[in-house]
Amino acid sequence: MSRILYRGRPDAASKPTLYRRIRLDIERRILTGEWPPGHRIPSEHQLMARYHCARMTVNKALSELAQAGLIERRRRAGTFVRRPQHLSAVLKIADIRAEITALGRSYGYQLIHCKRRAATAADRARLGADKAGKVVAIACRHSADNVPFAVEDRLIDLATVPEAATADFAKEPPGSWLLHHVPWTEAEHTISAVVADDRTAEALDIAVGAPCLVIDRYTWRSARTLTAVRLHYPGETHRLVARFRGS
Amino acid sequence: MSRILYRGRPDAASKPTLYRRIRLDIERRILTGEWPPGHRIPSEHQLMARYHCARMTVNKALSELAQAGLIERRRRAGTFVRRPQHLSAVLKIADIRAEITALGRSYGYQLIHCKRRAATAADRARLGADKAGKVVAIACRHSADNVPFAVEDRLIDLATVPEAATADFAKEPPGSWLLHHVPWTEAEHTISAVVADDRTAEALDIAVGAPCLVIDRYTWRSARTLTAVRLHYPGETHRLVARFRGS
DNA sequence: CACGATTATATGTCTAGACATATAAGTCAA
DNA sequence: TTGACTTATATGTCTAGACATATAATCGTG
Repeated sequence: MSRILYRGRPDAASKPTLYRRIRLDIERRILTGEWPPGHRIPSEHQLMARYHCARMTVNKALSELAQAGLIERRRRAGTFVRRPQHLSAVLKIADIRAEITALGRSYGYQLIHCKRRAATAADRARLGADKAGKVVAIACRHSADNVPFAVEDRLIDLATVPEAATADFAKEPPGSWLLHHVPWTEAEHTISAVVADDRTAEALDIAVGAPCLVIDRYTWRSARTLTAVRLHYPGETHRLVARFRGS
Repeated sequence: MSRILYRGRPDAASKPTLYRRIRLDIERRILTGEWPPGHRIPSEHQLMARYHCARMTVNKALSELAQAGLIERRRRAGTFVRRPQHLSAVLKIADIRAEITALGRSYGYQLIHCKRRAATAADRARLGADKAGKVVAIACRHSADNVPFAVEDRLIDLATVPEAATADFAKEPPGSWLLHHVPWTEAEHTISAVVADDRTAEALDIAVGAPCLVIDRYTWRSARTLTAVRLHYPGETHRLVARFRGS
């Protein structure tokens, strides 16, 4: 058998599975505009005739396309190409340490302060907590190749994350610690722009009045806030990039 | 029949399908931490015994969880809980008109200028085009309840979007027009922060030196750039919000 | 012990059926 | 014409099998 000739690039030799070929074929027609938004896709019975296969096979292809949001399926009515998503971007924001090391730069971390205290009214408002309780308040700085990269101002609710009381945030940045120790179910990012005040300017080593990108991130598990964090990035050098697939 | 009593809330009456119940059950165990990252999930055979169903049924549940990134499946080895995703956010950015009307505010649009011209060297660099060709350059302003919301500075490549030559951008904002007339396959957003220069400050009716959020968006179809747009938002009043599900 | 061959196992794909269910379209009566 | 009822149809879910395939584990050999 000559199959061994293809060692090392087996994928190039073996064609994709049938359901995958069906999926890619339909995907291609949609992306090239051959089947525009609103177009009715052949029914499962028509497709099983076209591809000479069982209904479950075309069903699997169509189910995946529906889950991916490319098509819409309605009983009795049929399957239709969805109109282009009102831009839906996938922003991949790893924790900052991972972000910096992924860029091949050396990661630096300085803890500015870390206090355990009873939640103030402002803390409760920020965490959306209704009862009194304890929190950990952290300020720290991340740097890449010894240049300030971002300053972080974080609050962790000890009622929902009691393990945070014993974590050593002098050694490990709180974002990385949380990501690896605490499961979360929901999060929210808010991105805005401000000009640097003097504390931020000093920590980031930029001029007072220079633009900063601000990311506020709230993380929940089952409707209970785990942590609230505000990150300041120097706006002229830092960029948030999101690349994504249509449509 | 008493079924009519449930009219209006039929979903509360009918329990989810079996594969969905299996999926939700496993999802719950993962999210609550009962099955932590790295935990090996029972094999399909064990699950079909537990839920008294065919293998295809548990396979459908597990396939969806794998597609959603919650679990990882390896042949012969088994199925494992993935460690929490390095945050993956879904930023929903509709076109600005849709964004404003979705907020229940009145949308206003002013075309500042719209020129059809041969691409300059700067235009070609911005579009990543290697050949000379024509472009449409547009500047316009979006407002919500008669308050400036964003200024837009856009370039459309007429070589890839020839229809843009005849569109009337005095009536319809170019973002909306493109979204509804031109299919795209890939896009990229870059978010940064700057301080307002005098032209931007005047258009947004803010002070020179005030912070602005800048979004650069490039849109492609099959590696050919369709359009490049830069949006300036007033940074103190505008926020980009992304809410998403873990993990 | 190291390394190559074999085997067992869990997932991956696929089939040819079945019944369920939502709903567009057609039918018929008030 | 309108509203209520019926019907046809496309999708939704499920079964009990089948063979394919990647690979962890085992076994055998030098």
